[in-house]
Amino acid sequence: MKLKEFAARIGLSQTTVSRAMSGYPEVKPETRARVLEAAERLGYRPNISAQRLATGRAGAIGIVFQGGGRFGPHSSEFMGGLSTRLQKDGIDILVSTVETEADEAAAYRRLAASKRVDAVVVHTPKVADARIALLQKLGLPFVVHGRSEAERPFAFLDIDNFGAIATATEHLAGLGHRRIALINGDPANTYARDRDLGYRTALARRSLTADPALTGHGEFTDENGFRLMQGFLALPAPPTAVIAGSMMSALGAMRAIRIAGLAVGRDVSLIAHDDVFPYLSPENFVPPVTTTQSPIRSAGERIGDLVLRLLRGEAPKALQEIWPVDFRVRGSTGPAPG
Amino acid sequence: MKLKEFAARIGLSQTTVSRAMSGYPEVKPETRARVLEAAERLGYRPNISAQRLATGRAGAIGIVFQGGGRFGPHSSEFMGGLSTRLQKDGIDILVSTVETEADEAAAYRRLAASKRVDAVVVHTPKVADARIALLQKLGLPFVVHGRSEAERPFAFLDIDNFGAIATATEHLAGLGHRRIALINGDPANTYARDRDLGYRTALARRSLTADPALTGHGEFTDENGFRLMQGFLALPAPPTAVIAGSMMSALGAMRAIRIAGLAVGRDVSLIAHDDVFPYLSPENFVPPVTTTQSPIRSAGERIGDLVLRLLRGEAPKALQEIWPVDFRVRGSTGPAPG
DNA sequence: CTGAAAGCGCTTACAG
DNA sequence: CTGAAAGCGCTTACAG
Repeated sequence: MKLKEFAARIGLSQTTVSRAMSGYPEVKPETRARVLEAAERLGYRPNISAQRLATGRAGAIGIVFQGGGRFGPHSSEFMGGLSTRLQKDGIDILVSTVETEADEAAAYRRLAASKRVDAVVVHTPKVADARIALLQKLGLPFVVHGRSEAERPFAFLDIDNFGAIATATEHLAGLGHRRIALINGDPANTYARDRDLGYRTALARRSLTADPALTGHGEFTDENGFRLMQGFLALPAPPTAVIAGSMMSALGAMRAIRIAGLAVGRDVSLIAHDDVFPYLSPENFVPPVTTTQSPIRSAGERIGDLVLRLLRGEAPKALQEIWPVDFRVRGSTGPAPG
Repeated sequence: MKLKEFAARIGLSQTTVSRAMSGYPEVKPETRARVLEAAERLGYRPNISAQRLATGRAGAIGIVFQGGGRFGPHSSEFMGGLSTRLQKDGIDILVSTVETEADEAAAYRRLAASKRVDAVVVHTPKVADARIALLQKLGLPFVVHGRSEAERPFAFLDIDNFGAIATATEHLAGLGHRRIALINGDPANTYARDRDLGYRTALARRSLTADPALTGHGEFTDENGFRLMQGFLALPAPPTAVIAGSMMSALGAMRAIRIAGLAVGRDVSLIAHDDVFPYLSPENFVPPVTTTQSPIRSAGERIGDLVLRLLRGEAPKALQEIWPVDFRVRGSTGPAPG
């Protein structure tokens, strides 16, 4: 059913019906109630495409994933939160996948030119990220999940990666560990750079030197965790503690430790950063894993908020948040061995 | 830039420009080339909302996830495949999350009434699934990932869950195992019912009786795998083999086996169904895990194909596929002990 | 508080 | 092969 027919059916003009349904203030309360009741009863729903054309708003935001690789467990949790939040305001999420960085830039140009979305969410930013300048140039509003360095201020939400890893490192140093390994992500990404800085800063505070052989980089997969940890343990002076970038890499690292005939929490202490996956909980590991943790789902929800506020006209500068990270000590960490 | 301005700029009518850009056959090749070149050069892109209103097509398909729980690693991989495929045809994916079954039904009604999507993808169907009848009633085209029982034929893609678990069970029985446990999903879901049937059928073929105490149900999380396996091992007559429904539950099950002081592949054989997660590979486990495997990402891509064909008018009946499942023997399975 | 009518930016049946 | 014009189903400035 269309507006014209619906309006005729209930004896009102299209104008009044439209205003009543969109929640405009100038409609008499009884009229609005009558319209809403009738819409429900007769099953009238405005055509989204027509609404969008008339208002110039897309009613959707975009998010681009590069390669299949990036659409992993972190993305799912994040999307769950983002989607839950935006749903409440009737905003759709439009998911695109691309292969390369150039494809991603092209995707933003396309989204902007075709007015397909009102804003985009950018994730996994690099320290110097071309996407930010591009979006600012295109005039396509955006919120970044993570931080980056840019000329002009932009909206973002990030967790305190520096603080999280600094805390973990200091905790291990406090337990007497002097050789602490770090399984980190691609150092071009801001989060990995921040974690590295937190690690080095904490070591320095404790007068420990950072051995480059004790830092490994790569995607947070089980396999990388395993390989990197095996490498660390094969060193002439292996570490007595390791900080894993995610629960996935922790899984692999724990396996490597066990295969080497060592016990987690006794011979080698382990701390993992946990984004809080409902299907993989650090408490259920044996031993339970000490973590720095920050639910990525909540970050998704909050970024939904930030997007909505951005679209309502708030200045990007006012939409910047950094979340502290929880630290939970469990059985996987203990005093440095003899 | 709008069509009117763009058309004027290159000295053609809006009609011709529109036809040239949409690939209609009646435009002279040189004209089309000229239009496309100019669009590229001047940065003209048709406004999506206007196109949609004029054609009556949404240019998007919908997918609904119930609760955060269902948006796990399987969903991510599936979405990666689906999105990659639909992207090629310029079809957007609209993701919604809802809490309850009733909310999901409401979401479909909303999507249908507002013409927000041209079709939807339904996943994790139950044996008797109300969503199918609802979508057929609403006239909203859909493709199901999985199978279900319904009056009228519908488009679907499923893997051979029956065959996969029957093969795994027979393999274990062939190795002399007589007490084989199964970690399965919610039995209301078709895939879990099919796996259960495959398990029972294989046991019967080998003249083994199915002990209800050896079947467990629940979400495929690490934790559930752990708890269920611990329960099995605490039985008066514990199993010597287990089939885990996913790599996540296999993780937990393996831990429970180890904690009990038993060795995977020697004291207890383990087979996992693997949906092929890039960050968690069965070959990297210790011992490497024997699997029935079927990439859920490929299923996502293929379902994208089916959706496009459905929208082109092919009959749902012609769009039904069941994929065989690979079986890979690795170190986690061995002869039944003593 | 309500309505008649223009306009959003495309597509496409019809005419040539 | 190309074009003038109606129409897609809404919103909203303007008038009352």
